[in-house]
Amino acid sequence: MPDGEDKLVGEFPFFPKQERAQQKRKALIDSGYALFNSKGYDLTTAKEIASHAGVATGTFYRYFSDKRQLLLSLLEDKLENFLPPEPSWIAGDPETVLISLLETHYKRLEEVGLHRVLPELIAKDPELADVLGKARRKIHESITSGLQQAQEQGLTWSDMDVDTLSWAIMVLVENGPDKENQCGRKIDCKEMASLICRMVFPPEVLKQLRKQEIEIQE
Amino acid sequence: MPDGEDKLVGEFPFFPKQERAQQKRKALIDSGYALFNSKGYDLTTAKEIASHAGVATGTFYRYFSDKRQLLLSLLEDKLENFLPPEPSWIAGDPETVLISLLETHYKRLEEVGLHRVLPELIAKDPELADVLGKARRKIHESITSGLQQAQEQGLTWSDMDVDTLSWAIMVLVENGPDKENQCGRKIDCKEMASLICRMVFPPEVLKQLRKQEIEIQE
Amino acid sequence: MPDGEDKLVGEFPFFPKQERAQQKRKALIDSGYALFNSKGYDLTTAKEIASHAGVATGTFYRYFSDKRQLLLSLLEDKLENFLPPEPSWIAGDPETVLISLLETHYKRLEEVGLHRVLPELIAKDPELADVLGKARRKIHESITSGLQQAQEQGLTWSDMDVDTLSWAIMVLVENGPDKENQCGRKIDCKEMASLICRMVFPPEVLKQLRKQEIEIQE
Amino acid sequence: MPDGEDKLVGEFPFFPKQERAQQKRKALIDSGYALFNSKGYDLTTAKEIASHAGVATGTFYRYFSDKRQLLLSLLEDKLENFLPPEPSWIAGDPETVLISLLETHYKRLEEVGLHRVLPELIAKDPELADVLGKARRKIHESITSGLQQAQEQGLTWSDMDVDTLSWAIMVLVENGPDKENQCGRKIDCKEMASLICRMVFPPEVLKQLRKQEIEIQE
DNA sequence: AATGAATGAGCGTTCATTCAT
DNA sequence: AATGAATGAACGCTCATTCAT
Repeated sequence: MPDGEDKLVGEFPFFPKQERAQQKRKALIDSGYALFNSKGYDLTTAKEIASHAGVATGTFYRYFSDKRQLLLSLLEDKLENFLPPEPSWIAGDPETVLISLLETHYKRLEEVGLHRVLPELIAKDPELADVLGKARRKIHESITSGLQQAQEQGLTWSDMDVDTLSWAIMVLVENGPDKENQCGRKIDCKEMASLICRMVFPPEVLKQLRKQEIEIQE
Repeated sequence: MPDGEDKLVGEFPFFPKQERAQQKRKALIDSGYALFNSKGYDLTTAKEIASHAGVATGTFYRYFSDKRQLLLSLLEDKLENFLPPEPSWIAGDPETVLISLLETHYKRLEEVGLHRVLPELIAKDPELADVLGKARRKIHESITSGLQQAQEQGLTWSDMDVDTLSWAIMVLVENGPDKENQCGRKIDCKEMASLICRMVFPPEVLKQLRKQEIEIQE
Repeated sequence: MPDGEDKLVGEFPFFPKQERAQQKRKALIDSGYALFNSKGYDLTTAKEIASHAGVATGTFYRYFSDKRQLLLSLLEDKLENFLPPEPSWIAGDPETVLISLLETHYKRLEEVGLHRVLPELIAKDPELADVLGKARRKIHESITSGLQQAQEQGLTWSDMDVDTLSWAIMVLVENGPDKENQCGRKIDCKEMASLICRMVFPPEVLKQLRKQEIEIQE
Repeated sequence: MPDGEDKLVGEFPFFPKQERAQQKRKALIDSGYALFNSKGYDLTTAKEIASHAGVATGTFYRYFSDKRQLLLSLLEDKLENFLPPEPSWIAGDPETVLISLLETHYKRLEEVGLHRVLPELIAKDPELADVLGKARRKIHESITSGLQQAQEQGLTWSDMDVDTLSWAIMVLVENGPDKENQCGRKIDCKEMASLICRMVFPPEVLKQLRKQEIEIQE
């Protein structure tokens, strides 16, 4: 039987094998994501993930070499979401900019969710730790370069250490409002933004930048 | 007959029961500590700990009800070491004070070592997470009250939010130089102290405090 | 292409999944049965049962939640076989009736075999003891009511205590010829029947009933 | 140092080594007995028995080669108590004699208590089963010979099978009032005695024997 | 003789992974 | 390509027994 006839029969609705496979892969990733988040990595079994995805146990291993690999796939495309976005410091009132940046970031983090299992994993998967470390280093660099620009324009504290500062910003953002076991009070994005601004800009610069902002709006 | 000879005959090797038991317990704790640190909590089995300590599996269970209990014993007297010390803000140059405080803290942390497995544990042992959470909340409170005092004396930024600030200080200290997966550069205690001071004190106050310090020294 | 050829090619060896699973389950049950009988319940481990059945340890747990459950499956449909049948006292010569009843019962018991482990189990599984106890109570009741009928028809000893008697019959039957550790001689069904009859009927009634039997046959 | 001096010092209160050892042995046996009865043989550990007896674990193994041996010692001197006493059939009213015999027996059984763990043990200790079997056979013989004597004196049913009968008596007594999982009603010694008498003696003989009894009393 | 800490084989059970269908 | 039954190593833990003191 020629190919053509086959196609004519089955074409519409039509899923090429690749696509169907991609769908299954997607289902597995989604299930892994859901289960890792709700029960933790260790307590989730490959069998569970498969059955939650509506496929057989063995199928899991057609798409992923093992449980760990699924996790890595999971992180792959969501990795950047775990990390704070690169702020742009000089376009308008930095505080306002930061606030919206932070709010967006935390909303995404909450959506991604996976951040709750990461500590468990990093502790026992050095490779994963490495992957994450690299990503963080990239973010760190981008924050650093942003700060450097601002510093070159004379906007920041003159004696500021760019590296330390960008590390501090990163750490603060990463340990922001969502982290569990926090110290009672929920951290507020507005206060956080204000704090970060104080670390970067002297008060008079901040006032200046804020005024510009208003002028631009007008 | 001199003491020395006596010792040579009957005393050495001589360990009263209790002491021998304590030695074994110690060996197990040490092995647990070493293995938890090197392989992570999960990947360490009770059998391994026992054999690393040079005792049989069953012996492990004479001293500890299970792996978790050994861990708790491990943490028990070291818990406060994981947490940053309470800074005193107004006695002299805050930056100098902070630097020595931080250095001491990180030295202790490095000694304790266990901090590397904590994230993994917190993730899967809610009780432990709770214990740690409480301790952190206490530290948070003490930082807050210190800041409040300083604020009442007009030493700090007037528009500073004490809660947010003490949270930030805590987070920064906890994620300090030692944390793995850091962003390339090692964080320096001096820079960190300087950053924290900037978050708390306006530059002129800081200068003032520093001067007082010098005067006192003279 | 005729069916026959098709069969020869694809069907043998062919076992639908279900059937294969059932076979394995069967093999496990059989192995459990054999090992329980030969070594006793306690001394038989799940691992042994599995390897005796030619499957891996884990396979055992696919089919049974644990050793006890396998046992219960073993008993499930055989329970009634452990217990004596309800005799019918007035249809013909009671002795003949009893003999065949007893013989059937003991043959079945021997087939079931499991009765040899029951005492051990009852001793340590209160739930099972309860199940068995209930079944015995039912049998006891049915024997009692049969005796009562006979008594009402004036066939039995007039001063007979129905309860005690039915208990005695039950106990005798249960501890019949097959029981281990017996006192040397094997108990004979004929003699047993004769003894039970003597406990129930006065000699003259027995003679009468026997005569009727003959008349009916004629 | 001569023996004499030793004695003078230690003599009163004086326990020769043997006696002290015997005391410990006794304590262990008692503890084993108590614990076996309350928790069952399997669930009782050697350590428990030792500590219940107030001695060290190791001491247990000085007196008994293992747990099983303690059990056997336990049975040794109590064995005959598990088994029904040999009735004497011709001295007076057999029913009265039997009743008191049975009552004594069951009281003793209750005291011995151990009968509750026996089934568990017999199932998995063939040697023990053998020991018990032998004892039972002895009792069986003695009952048989008693019945034989009575039969020779023409006191019993003439067509009675002595073997079967003595087996029946034994079984009934052994499964008497105390057995667990019984059929609701408690069995009464009086009724039991009456039943046994009916199995042995024709009514008129029984009446006769009872009359003699009265005459003897007068 | 007595101690009780130490032993380690072995239990029941789980689950990542394989493989016959 | 998909299935899911089967695998078996490894886990945490117990306890009868040994042995150094």
